[in-house]
Amino acid sequence: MPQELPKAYDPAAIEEKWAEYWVRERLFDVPSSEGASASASQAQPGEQARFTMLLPPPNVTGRLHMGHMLNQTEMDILTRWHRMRGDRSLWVPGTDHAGIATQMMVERQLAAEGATRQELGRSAFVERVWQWRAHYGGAILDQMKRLGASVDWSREYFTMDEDLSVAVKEAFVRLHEQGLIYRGAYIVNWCPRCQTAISDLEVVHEEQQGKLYEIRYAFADGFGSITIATTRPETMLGDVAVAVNPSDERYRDFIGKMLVLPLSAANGKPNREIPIIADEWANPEFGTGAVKVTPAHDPNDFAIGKRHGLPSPIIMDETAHIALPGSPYHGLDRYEARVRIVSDLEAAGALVAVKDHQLSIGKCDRCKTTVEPRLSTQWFVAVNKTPKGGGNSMAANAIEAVKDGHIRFTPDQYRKTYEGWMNNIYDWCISRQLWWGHRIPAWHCAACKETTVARETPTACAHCGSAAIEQETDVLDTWFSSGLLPFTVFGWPQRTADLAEFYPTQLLVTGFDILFFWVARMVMLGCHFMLDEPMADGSRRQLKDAVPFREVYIHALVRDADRQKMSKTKGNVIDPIEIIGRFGTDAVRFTLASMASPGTDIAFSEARTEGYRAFANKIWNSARFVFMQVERAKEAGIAVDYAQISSALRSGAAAPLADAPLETRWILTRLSNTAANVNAALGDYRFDEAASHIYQFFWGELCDWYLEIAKLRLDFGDEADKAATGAALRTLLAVFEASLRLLSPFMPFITEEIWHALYDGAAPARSIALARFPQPADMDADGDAARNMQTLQTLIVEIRALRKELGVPEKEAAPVVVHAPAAFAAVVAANSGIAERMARVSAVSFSDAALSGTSARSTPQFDVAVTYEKQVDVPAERERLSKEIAKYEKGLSNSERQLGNEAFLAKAPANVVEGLKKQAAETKALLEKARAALDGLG
RNA sequence: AGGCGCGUAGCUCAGUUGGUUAGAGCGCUACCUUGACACGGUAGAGGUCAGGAGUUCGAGUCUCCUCGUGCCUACCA
Repeated sequence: MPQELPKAYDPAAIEEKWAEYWVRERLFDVPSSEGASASASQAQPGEQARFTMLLPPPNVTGRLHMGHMLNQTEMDILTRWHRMRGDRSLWVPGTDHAGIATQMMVERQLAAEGATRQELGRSAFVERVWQWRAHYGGAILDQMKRLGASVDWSREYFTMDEDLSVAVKEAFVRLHEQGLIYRGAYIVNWCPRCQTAISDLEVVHEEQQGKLYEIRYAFADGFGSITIATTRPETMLGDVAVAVNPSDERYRDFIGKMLVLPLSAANGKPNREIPIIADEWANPEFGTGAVKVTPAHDPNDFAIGKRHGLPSPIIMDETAHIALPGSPYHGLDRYEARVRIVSDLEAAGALVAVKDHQLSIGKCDRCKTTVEPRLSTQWFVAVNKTPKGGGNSMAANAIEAVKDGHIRFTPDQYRKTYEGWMNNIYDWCISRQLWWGHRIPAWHCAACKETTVARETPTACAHCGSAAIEQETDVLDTWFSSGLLPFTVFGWPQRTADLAEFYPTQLLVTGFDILFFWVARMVMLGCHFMLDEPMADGSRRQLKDAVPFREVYIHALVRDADRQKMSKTKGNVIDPIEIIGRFGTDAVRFTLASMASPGTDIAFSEARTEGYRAFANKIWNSARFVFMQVERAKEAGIAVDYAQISSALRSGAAAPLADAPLETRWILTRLSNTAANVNAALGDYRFDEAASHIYQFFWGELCDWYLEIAKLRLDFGDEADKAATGAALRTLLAVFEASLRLLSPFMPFITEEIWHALYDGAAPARSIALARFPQPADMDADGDAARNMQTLQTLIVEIRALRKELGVPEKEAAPVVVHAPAAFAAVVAANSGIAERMARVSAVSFSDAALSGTSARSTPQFDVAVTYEKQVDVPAERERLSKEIAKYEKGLSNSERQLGNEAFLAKAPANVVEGLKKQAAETKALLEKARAALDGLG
């Protein structure tokens, strides 16, 4: 006997229970085939499809936001769907150590205690971060459990885990050996607050209203001057030249002359002298056409400096304060220095003009501090360089992998974005001046100044043998380690069974915001390293199998209901856990799925979520109805064989489908079609379509029609036909159970609860998530029956509408007359009980003559009239008919115009012409009837 | 400065290769305490598909332009 469900659906009462159950029972773990005997692990070699996916690792510092929830809902739907289809489905979770973010978090904590990391020292600080992580680092994964994410928790990783750290070291050393990692002094984006270099991607650009300062530099010979233009006058302290375009007539004669650099006097020495040089970079159109050159603080100037062999004096320290001992500006912050320098220039009469100027400035993505381009020694990955041992550059492989279709993007437009970026990629600065992260495995020698890169901590310099070596203090960019995850999570550099089985992963689901940060880097690193790993059968790996994933699904941004980007400063952040608390996880999941149309941002709406909570409630109550029928059956002595439930989806020899009632044949057909539609939609990542098909089927067909008609069949009275009742109950249970399975990937909690209740402890699996996902072939379909049923539904709807028009009281049954072709008349006659119940009909009779008038309605398939005396509302009826006539006239004239067009008849496909002819004839008939009805009103 | 999207019912969005009278959910209106469900049922109202031009027998769908809007990329001092 199925359990009795509480009256109202209460998600809080069931969701936590199942979330814990799934984790506790380890239902979604996929054991490694490592060590398993070949015959056991490969009982059906190659037959079981695999579905492998990595969770984009959230930051350890993170809290779950709507973006995560969308991302994880989509991944979970897909994983559950694949799992239920019988695929070996592995979804690997983990967290990212998030270098800068985590370090900031712990520094803030220290600051609250009045301490700094410098006071603590490096190793104590790192220890402290580990403690922090142990305390707070699991928060986001705990929240994830609440979503029902069906990940393999036994494989949970952290990017700083020992084995992953070994892999990161290995990757670094190999790239270095291949000549693809180098160290050098270049201009990098420097964050003066974080005090570390950051990559180009970590700089966000902002348009700002600034000033363009025009400053006069006098010639050293005392005769004349040149005026330069700059947005950053404070950097003039580091000027080493002024550049003009060689083709610029105005300045051609000045090239080679020396200038006196104002304000550069220090320590009693006079102002420095700098040359005027010719360089194509100088744009005659911009400013004054003369540009000052500050190689240590501007990337373009750095390039000019290189071209002309100029020195690169650094004039600011790591915190963007002027660092020129002896200079009056020494120690000033860059902005204070600007104010002072501008006023001093003005006082000296060197400030020619200050103009408004729109400029875009780079800010640190993490802390929004204005980035300072800074010359410093950093480590880089040479992405466009051919490795020493031969082969393609990383970027070339990554471009080819996508171009050749080994990686497919959905939506496809992101392929272009990816290609555009990859084709213009620069070397990647991977060193960070942080303490939290993977420390670079390089040791600098105090004796010979050389650097030793090694897997194991060396005791002596590899170049001179000196023991005076010290490890590089920099750590690696967090994205360097996360870029390796698709293979390191499976044990690389070891050649494990997991790596052989699960690499490449099938799919990556992520947001476009980390397309370059992460997706592109995974492709580069994956292709690069995995090309060197042989296939499981020992053969050489090709690019198509070296890619980290075969498909990338990029989802949209979740915005608030007003389409605003959620942000803490705006205060419009929606907390998924709070929303879940109010509506239930299933409802929120379904909302996100139903709004997840590729390429379109999601304006998350609570109203919509309310609607899907109502849907969950509908599901819940339909279950209560079904269970109630089982209860009644039991009391009537009709047994239900739970082991045989799904067999009722197909006709057997004992019960041919042709003998089944119309609604049974119809609902099985609809279920089959819905299964086909949902499978197809999920295959195309159309979560919205899949959700909509399910919603429409469950509510609009199963609940609104099938359950209502079932009430008619489930007669447990003494006189009832027990066999027919039993059959009806079996079909009801079968269809309902299959519908739960169809819903399960979308609403795992409520379906799990009801499914177990339905089987009352005798469920055929430990979870509905391990049951089979409905396939179209699982149930018999009968197209003719479905069409007949649909016409019957139309008949019922027309009768209901007529009843309203005629003012038949809700409770009162009325007789109807039907005029229809014999075939459909027979269907109506055979199923008059359905019409009687669904449309409150007292009796159905048939007429050979067409029906029209105010109490009749016509469709192309039938006419129907309700026999009722009451006066109709003549004006209202006239209005309705007039509208209808206008619609038909418009439609008919359109059709006739087209049918009169010879070009149309000649060029349009036959089925279209035929369809239009049929439609025109039908419309004409309906128009005549409507006109007759209007005339009948008088 | 380049590149990519978007603009369809009051709101949020579908609308696959151009083909018959453009759909859904929510909201709205009227009626209904029918023994699963008022988080419900039934019936309805609501759209010149941003605007303009073009291609075509036929355009929400393809092309161009305009307007509005969002995003990404870029070293112009």
